[in-house]
Amino acid sequence: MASRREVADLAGVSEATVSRVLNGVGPIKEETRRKVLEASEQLGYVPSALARSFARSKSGNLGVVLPYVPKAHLFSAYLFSEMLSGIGSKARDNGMDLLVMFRTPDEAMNYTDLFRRQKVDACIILGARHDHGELAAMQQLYQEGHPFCVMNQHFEGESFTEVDADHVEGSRLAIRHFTDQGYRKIAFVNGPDSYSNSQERMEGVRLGLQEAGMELDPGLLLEGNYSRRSGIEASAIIAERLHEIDAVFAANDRMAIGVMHGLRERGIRVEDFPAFVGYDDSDAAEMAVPPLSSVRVPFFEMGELAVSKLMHGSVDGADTADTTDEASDSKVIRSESIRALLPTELIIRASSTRQ
Amino acid sequence: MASRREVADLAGVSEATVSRVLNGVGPIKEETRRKVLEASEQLGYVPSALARSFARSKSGNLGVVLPYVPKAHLFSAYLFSEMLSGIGSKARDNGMDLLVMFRTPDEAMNYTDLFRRQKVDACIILGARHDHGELAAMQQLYQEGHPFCVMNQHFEGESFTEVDADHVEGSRLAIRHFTDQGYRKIAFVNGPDSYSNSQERMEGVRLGLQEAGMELDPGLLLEGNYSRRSGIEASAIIAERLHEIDAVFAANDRMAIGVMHGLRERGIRVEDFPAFVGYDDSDAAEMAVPPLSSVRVPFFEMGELAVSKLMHGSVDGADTADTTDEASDSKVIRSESIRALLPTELIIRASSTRQ
DNA sequence: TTGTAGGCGTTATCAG
DNA sequence: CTGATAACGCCTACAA
Repeated sequence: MASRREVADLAGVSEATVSRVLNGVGPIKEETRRKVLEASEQLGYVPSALARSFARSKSGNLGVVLPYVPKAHLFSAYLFSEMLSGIGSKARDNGMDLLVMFRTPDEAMNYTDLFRRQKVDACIILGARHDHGELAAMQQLYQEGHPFCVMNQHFEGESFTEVDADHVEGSRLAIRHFTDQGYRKIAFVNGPDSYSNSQERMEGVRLGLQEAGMELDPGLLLEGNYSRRSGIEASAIIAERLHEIDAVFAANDRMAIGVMHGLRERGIRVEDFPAFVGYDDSDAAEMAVPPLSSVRVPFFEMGELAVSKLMHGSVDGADTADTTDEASDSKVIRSESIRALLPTELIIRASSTRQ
Repeated sequence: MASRREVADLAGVSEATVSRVLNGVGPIKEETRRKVLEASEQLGYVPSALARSFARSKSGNLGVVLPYVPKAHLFSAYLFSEMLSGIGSKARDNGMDLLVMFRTPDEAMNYTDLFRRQKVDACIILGARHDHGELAAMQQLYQEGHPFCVMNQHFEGESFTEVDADHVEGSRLAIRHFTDQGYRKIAFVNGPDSYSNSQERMEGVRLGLQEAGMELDPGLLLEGNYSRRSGIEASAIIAERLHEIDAVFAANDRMAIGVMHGLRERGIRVEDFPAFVGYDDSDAAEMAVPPLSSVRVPFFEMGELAVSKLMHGSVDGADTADTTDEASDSKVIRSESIRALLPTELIIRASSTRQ
């Protein structure tokens, strides 16, 4: 592994010039530039990102906090792999690397240390929920002025940078889809209240019903925890009151599928199923039987957008020249504000239409 | 943010001593130790991981290469999220951080530069396949002596460190499960040959059939690409020859579910389905209708094992004291060799048993 | 047991 | 336009 010294010698210039050429800073005579590039190429010189980071005191890493999932399957891996892909794609455009870590189940996460130890320059937090420790950690981040972005969760009263999807609208669309078809008795299987997403879905459901001149029947409001199992549990009640239920809206696909499973296990035939709409439009939705209508959430784009918001003005400058930020404004409802909401969309499949 | 200088001053010692205490190296008088810890605590000093890395010329990062997946859905996100979780869990135990990057679809990956630029100290490669560029990149890694581990893919004739599951056995079990029930006409929907996993499954199928005194009917061997869609395509042929097919073994769950979907679309009723066994035991398997029997692969454990193999002897020494390596030997078939195979297991559900 | 000092490979400032 | 030359914050012999 050639050193910068050797490159400098071979090119007949100083080490500083080698640096300048390789970093593309400062004015440089074209010939010098060529000589350096040649020498560098010939010797196979590769600058140390470590030393560079140290000198600039910038790690070049974008931290990504993922929920603790192994073997739990509370959430669809689909969701996070999509968001992670979007983040990775955009991060690469900005010359940043992804440092991913899993939230520890018990011990509280200390996000600020990530910055203080200089492991990351910015960070994106996925799968957060509104509990005390999490909130405190973020408030500290905010106070110390570290750039971070929360995805898929809203903290009321805080000024955190957030990227989310319009779940109120998504849920409203789902309900409207039901009421437009004349369904009146609609059950709603929501997730825990500690996720703002759940609250927003609830709000959307209210809106949708209200538009049809209806109100939410408290008896048809069930709470699961986004797991398939909780959907199965909810199915007990739904099966029991099957005659008075037209349709079921679940806050995610896993629960919707869980409910369907539960009904099947109770010997209820597909023909007698209520109409179903799930949420997330994960791959499980199209694999379901019958194929599950679902509210599509642009997870990938949300990931991209989160990175964009963090990178605003603090790009690496390395290989970021041709970065066109198309995605960050066109489809965005509110992007300039601290909280960006991307649109959701109802995907209609067989589960919600009388065949 | 307090500097080490301040800590040293407050504790009345030299900076070197502060370092020693915080790193737990060298003999240190208990009182000094206490004083330093107190001062450090009081000032809220946090050492820079960046500077430390630089000084040691070790990044402390474990690179993880993931396949390019966004929106493709060729593979189950389940699989990678499990492996990633396992890797993350073990990496944390060893005080290493995860640097994840996505393989670029077009341009060839240059793995060695990752090391040369000192972004990672070791790396794990997921979703590799046997193509020229990939192989060449790994050979270079190997020649330069960089520690890396390939997961879920075998490169014949190379001495790469590999972690995989016993797919020959897994497939044999699936076939035996069929033949034990008296099924004779078995269709096999395999994946592309460029994945060693596909070849191993094929071998297992051959073995299983042979043990039952049978041979593979070339007409019942179909090739998909691990996507649900390819399963749907395969279903055309299976539907056509339904009367002469008892059972279907698919190389992954997605294809199995795809085949089932295809049959349904053609109006074939579940009662008339052949028996099904899938592979991976992803969450899709238990969500399928009917619930899909599947070969379970210990992805999480494979991730853990991969890290263990890389860490052998080169641990960080920081918070790695209580690391007990239980997982790395007990259930392992061959661990000391460069290629480790973890056992697979057949999970039987309704899809493969006559109700 | 502890202090001193050199070094790690870049970046960036300041002359020239 | 280019060459010296301080930082950067920590680790680690080597001395004491």
